[in-house]
Amino acid sequence: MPRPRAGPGPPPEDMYDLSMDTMEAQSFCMQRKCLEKSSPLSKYIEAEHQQAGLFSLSSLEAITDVTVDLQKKRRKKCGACVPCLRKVNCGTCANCLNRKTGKQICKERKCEKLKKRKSEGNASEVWCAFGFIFLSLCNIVWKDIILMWR
DNA sequence: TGATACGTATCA
DNA sequence: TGATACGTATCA
Ligand SMILES: [Zn+2]
Ligand SMILES: [Zn+2]
Repeated sequence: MPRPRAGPGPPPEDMYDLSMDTMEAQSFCMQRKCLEKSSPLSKYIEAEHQQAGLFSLSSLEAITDVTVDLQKKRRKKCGACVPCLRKVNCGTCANCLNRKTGKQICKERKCEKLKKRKSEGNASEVWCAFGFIFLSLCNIVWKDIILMWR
């Protein structure tokens, strides 16, 4: 049994600035970052395992192909809405005037789809459930009112 | 809550 | 690589 070689040493202090409130939140944050395969933390762990002669996360992933990739994916503009079709910046909106530090697309060109928050908008099932509950309650109340007037 | 700043995903 | 601009922490 070969002895594992020494690792690359402790991770850099400033690898992550965890400025969240609770320990619980910090723990969750670390778990997430461990699962992001391109995060500095995952890269460090990968390097450590390789240098120590242990298994590689990449090969493990290649074999199992079940790694949950929590890498934050960016949404893309729809390319078809009015703002998307606009070709020139207005030059007068806050984003145009603050392009250097703001790093945002012109407000006149911001895709309608991307204006909505990611979780927002596709909750039709939830609203359907609320509607069902509401109508059920209305039905019960209505029956009670009918009974009272008998 | 909207405005702002900034890290960085994405693409050419 | 540099340019663009999405996502989000932070602030007021
Ligand atoms: Zn503009
Ligand atoms: Zn669009």
